[in-house]
Amino acid sequence: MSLQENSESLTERQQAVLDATLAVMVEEGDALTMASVSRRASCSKETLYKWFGDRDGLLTATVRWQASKVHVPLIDKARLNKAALTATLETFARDWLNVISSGTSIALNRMAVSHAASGKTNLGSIVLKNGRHAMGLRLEPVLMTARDAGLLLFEDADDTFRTFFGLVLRDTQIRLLLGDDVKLAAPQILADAKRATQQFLALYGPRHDLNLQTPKREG
Amino acid sequence: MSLQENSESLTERQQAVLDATLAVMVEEGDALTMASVSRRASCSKETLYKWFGDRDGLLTATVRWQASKVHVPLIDKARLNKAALTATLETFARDWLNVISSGTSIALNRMAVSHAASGKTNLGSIVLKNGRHAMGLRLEPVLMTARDAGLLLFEDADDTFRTFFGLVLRDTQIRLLLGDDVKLAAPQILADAKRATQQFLALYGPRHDLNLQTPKREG
DNA sequence: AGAGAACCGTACCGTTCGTTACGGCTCAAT
DNA sequence: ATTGAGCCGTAACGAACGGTACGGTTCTCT
Repeated sequence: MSLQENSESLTERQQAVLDATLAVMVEEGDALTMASVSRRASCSKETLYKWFGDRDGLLTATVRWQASKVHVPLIDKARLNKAALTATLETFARDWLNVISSGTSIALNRMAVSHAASGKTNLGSIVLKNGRHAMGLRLEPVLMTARDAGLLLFEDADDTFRTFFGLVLRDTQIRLLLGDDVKLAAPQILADAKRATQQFLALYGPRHDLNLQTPKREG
Repeated sequence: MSLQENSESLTERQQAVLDATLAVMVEEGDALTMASVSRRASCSKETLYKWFGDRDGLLTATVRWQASKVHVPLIDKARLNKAALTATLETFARDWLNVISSGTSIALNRMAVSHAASGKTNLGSIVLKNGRHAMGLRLEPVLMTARDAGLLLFEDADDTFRTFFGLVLRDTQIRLLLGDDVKLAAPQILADAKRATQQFLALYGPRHDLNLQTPKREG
C-alpha cells in the first residue's frame, strides 16, 4: 500500500506529518481520522493520500517511523562480572518499564492490538518486532556472555529472556493497555527493576542451590 | 445505558443473543456491526436496541455475560502441605494459560483494549476485574494460608501474586493479543505451568537461602 | 376465536468518515 | 515574468453503519 517502505526515504516534512499523526494517535487512539491528522499536521488530505496511499498506509508508516526512532544502544559485553551484569539488567529493566508506560507505547500497542483483531494490517508484527523481539535481540547476547563467564546457568536463551520479561513487566503492560491507572513513578520503576533483577539472578545465578532449569518439553 | 445490570435477569433468548454476539466478536473483533449480530442471532436490530440500549450496551452486556460464565471454583485451603501447594499452583497456572489462549479471551481482551483507547466505555475495567483481579482474589487466600503454614515467605500478597502472574504468562498474552501465533499445545502449557510453579517456589519458598524479599520502596 | 404483546425482517434516515476533486498559493527553475 | 510542480484548504461524493420505523408473523392469554 504505502510507498514508504524504509524510514530513510522520508523528507523532513513527511517526518513532521508522521509525528503529528503520532500525537493524534496518542490523544484519540483508533478514533483518529484523516481530517484530524491533516488538521494537526497543517497539511491537506490530498497530501496524506499522495504520500501514504490510504489510512492503513499512514498508520503503518507512523508505526514504522516511531520504531525507527527508538534506537537500542548495544550493551557492552566486555568485562562482565556479577556487579556489571546486575547493573546491566537493572538498567535494562528500568528503561523498558519507562518505555512501556509511556503514552506513545501504550497508544501504539493499543492500535496494534485493535488491528490484530481485524487482521487487515500487520501492525501487530511490526510492534512485536520492534518491542518484544528487539528487546530479546538486545539482551540475549548479554545472557550468553554472562553464561560463558559463569554468571548465569540456563539452556535456552530465548526461554530465559521470556522469564526475565515476565519478572519485569508482570501484569503492568496489560493493565496499562486496559486502562488501569497503574502508579508508575520513577522510584517505583527503579524498585521494580531491582526486584526483577534480584529474582532473575536468584533463579538463574550459579549460586542457586536447586540449579533450577527449564523443565524439558514433554510430548 | 444498558437495562441489564446483572446477568441473572437475562432470559434464555437473551443469553443466546449474547452468545451469538460473542461468536461474532471472536470472528470479526471490533468490526462487529449491529447488523451482523442480528443476522447471526436471527433477531431484529430493533430487539437488540430494545434489550441493550445501544452498541456499547450490547458489548458491555456481552462482556458481563462471558464473565458470569467463568465461575472460579474456590480452592480448598485445608491441609496445605508442600505437595498440595505445588499441585494447586500448577493447576492454577495451567487453567489460566488455557483461558488466556482461548479465542474468546483474546477477542474480549482485544475489544477491551481498543475501547480503553477511546475511553467511552469501561470494558477494560470489566475485563480486568474478571480476569486479572479475579485471579488475584482466587489465589491470594491460598498464598496467605501457605504463608501461615510456613510454606511461603513474602510480605505483600498482591505483589507476590503479580510475580506469579509474570512467571506464568511472561510474554504470552501480549504476543497473543498482537496476533503472534504462539504455539500453545496442551503439553507446552503443562510444562510452562510446572516451570512457573517451580520458579515461584524457588523465589518464595522458605528453603531459599537468600530469603529473597521484595525490596522496600524507596522515596 | 380474538386481542394484544413481543419479535422478525426489511426498509429507511442521518451521520461519519475515507477518498477524490479542484481552485488558489508558494516557490524554484528557466 | 512565466511556467509548472507541489501543496494547502475546502468542498463534495459514496459507502458503511448506528439507530429508527413499520408491516407482518408468532405466541400467549383469555
